[in-house]
Amino acid sequence: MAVIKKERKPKPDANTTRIQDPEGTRRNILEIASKEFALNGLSGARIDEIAARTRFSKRMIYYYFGDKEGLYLRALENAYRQVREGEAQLDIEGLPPVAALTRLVEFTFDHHHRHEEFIRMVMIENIHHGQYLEQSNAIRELNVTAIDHISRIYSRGVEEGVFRPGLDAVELHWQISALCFFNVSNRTTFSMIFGRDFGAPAQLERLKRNSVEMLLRFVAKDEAPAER
Amino acid sequence: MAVIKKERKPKPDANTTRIQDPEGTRRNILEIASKEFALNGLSGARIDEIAARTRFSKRMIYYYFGDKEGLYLRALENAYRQVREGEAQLDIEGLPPVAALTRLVEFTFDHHHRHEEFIRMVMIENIHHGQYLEQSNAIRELNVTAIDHISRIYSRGVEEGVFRPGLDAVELHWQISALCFFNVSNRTTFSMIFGRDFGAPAQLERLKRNSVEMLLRFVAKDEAPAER
DNA sequence: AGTTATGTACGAACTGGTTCGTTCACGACA
DNA sequence: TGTCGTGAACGAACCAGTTCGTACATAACT
Repeated sequence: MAVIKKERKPKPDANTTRIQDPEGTRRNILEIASKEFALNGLSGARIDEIAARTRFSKRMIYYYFGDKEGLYLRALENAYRQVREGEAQLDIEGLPPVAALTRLVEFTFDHHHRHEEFIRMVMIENIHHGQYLEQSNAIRELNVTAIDHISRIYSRGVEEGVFRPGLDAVELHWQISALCFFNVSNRTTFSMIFGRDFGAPAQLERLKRNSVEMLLRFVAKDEAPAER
Repeated sequence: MAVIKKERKPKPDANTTRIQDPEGTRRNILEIASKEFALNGLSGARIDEIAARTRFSKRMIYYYFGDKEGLYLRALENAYRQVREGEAQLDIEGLPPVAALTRLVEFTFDHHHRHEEFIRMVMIENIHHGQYLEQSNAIRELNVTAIDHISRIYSRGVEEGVFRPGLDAVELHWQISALCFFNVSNRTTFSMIFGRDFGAPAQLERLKRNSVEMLLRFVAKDEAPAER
């Protein structure tokens, strides 16, 4: 409803000595807030603490984000956007199906591992029953393309006769996600309970290789070892 | 400040038998607290809210559990204990390796599904970097036996020549856990993002079958479709 | 009687959100 | 070129509601 007629900024190019930098302010606040929310959860995070860590005052948080939940929602969207953008880095065009799937799983594994903050935000959001994800129409758009990769790889694999038909791309994505997500999300408790560092490089390599193998064997054309 | 006349509860009257039941009080409090913590997390849960839902007053919580974190710790231990006890139900003795593994995965899948509260507590605890699990020496003891099943099945499978050697029981357990845990922990966001109800019975059956197949194919003796 | 168990009222600290006023860049204009 | 009006950007202090934890009184049991 706010019709902007001011147009106070005459020259968008004039970034000579901008002392006032609303976009930068927003970014700085969001960056800090993302860390705090990922670390402490929605109710655990403290607005005063976030403010203290930014270069600005609490007033600015409310000025730009309205309230705590608004800030959290933006942090959530921010996390999804960052990760989805990172996924665009993956290039599997031209690779034969098996190599492509291998690379996809390895990439996903590493990618999740690099973005623990995102993993934590997703966990937190699940704790909240997706209450905030639901409010964000921005996030869903980002994700429709998430199964594109696996979908294309799988189709090609079936066409070429190396993958068995009848499988579902979304379910394959689900399986890859499960293996890669769990590795980050539950590493702490798993390591504690079994007295073994599941974050150690060598161990991670093993888990990654296992994940790749699981997927490859699952989609492979040859018969399953046991028919139920 | 309005001085409110103390309206003491009318005496319980002719209560012949035990009116004081410390163990029952503890149990009642712990039961309610477990639900609240699983629902709202440590910082999200409210002591007053927990007290209101019990048959007792907030005073009793502090009397029996010391403070909020003490109560949370007990709730966490309670969740682990309940689930581990449930796992003892599984009987795979005498089954051939493939059938045993099948049943183990199916059971784990269903068991996790039935104990969402436990799943949520584990998620919450991971958010806290296992800070409270660390304090509990009771929990670790419960879990050393958790890999016993998979370990025995796998050994037997290798001996009988149906499973390939060189795999690690703890890693197998890790893989089974990943698939089964994720199904509960991330169902909400996953369903939202892909616009598909991953909690629907038919869908669950598919996911369960996929999980079983993944494990069976992973341990199967036959060669992998792709050697890296 | 003395110990255990329980409820009620309350306080100190915390926390999300607001109020009010100041600073600063920028352009109009003398 | 210097001054001044204007609105966006921002900070310190404050407010009202919340929340953990406790003091005190009292009932029940041994």
